Amino acid sequence: MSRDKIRELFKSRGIKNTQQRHLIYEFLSRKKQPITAEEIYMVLSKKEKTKMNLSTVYRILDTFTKKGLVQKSGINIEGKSTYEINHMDHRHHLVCVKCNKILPIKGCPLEGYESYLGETTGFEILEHHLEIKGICPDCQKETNGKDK
Amino acid sequence: MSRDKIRELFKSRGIKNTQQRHLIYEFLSRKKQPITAEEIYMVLSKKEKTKMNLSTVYRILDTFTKKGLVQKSGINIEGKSTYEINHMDHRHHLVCVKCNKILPIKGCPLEGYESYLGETTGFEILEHHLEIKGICPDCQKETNGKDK
DNA sequence: AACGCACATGCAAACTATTTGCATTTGCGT
DNA sequence: ACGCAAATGCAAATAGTTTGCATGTGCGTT
Repeated sequence: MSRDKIRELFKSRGIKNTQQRHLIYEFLSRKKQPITAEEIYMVLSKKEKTKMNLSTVYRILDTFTKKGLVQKSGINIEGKSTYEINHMDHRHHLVCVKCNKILPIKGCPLEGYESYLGETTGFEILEHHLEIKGICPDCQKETNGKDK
Repeated sequence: MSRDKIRELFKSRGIKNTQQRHLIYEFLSRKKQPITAEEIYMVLSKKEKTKMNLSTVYRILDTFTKKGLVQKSGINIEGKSTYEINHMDHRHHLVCVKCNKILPIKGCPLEGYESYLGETTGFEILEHHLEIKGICPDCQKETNGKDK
């Protein structure tokens, strides 16, 4: 996403275009996987010349979340929350329990199910989070090699 | 679940049957909803004559989890983790975003999908967590009454 | 292009959920 | 009933996240 596109996006949502926000948004929009606030902080505070504080990262993620640009992913890595760009296309992930690798999944297995659920329970269904855990092909190989 | 059944269960898993563990297990097995460690602590340390410390609750939940008796539910309430009995029948919940009411859902919409996913990704699928959010019938009424 | 103000950030300290070390207590096999 | 390994209580430590406050920066206005 170009510099100007991000500017525009921010403006349209009433978000002041600070260096830190810009960098974080740019970084997140390139990431295919949910990521922790700390990782964002580590990468950006080192790589860029812009100053960047961990509490600012949290505050920015919070702002973005409230404005609908970002979402908490529901995947927690070692007790830390993870965040991702709010892909307008609804998305789920497959997480490797060994190496924490995260694979986005195409398509949602719950389409249709939500309306059924709404009808049977009387709830107004708003959203859902699905997290699937498994062992990725790489780690399957490793385990076999070591244990057996 | 009877006193003796719990004893047996503990024994079969190599878990010493202390008063605190017994109370927590009994309490959890009656609960239909995931619950936080703090709630367990509050209820049991007041209601029962048995001493009960919050850190003990955490330790016991951890033990139970490792032994497969309990699971972290994936639903976080105000930043706190929740736990529930490991119903051998796989189960999901519908959470009301207004009042935090939790409704267990019958049946799993992902049966079958897991094996499909395993085949297409090469992952060995282990488990999944699904959390569905919505507004319960009661809160729907309230909102309508107040706002309109 | 410079000005000024509201809003963002940096920094350090506060908070809160959870964990841990250690002395004491308790369950359970003998 | 005895004794030991394991569990608990208590208090202090951790770790993720939030917050108060002084300073700095974006951006609309002049």
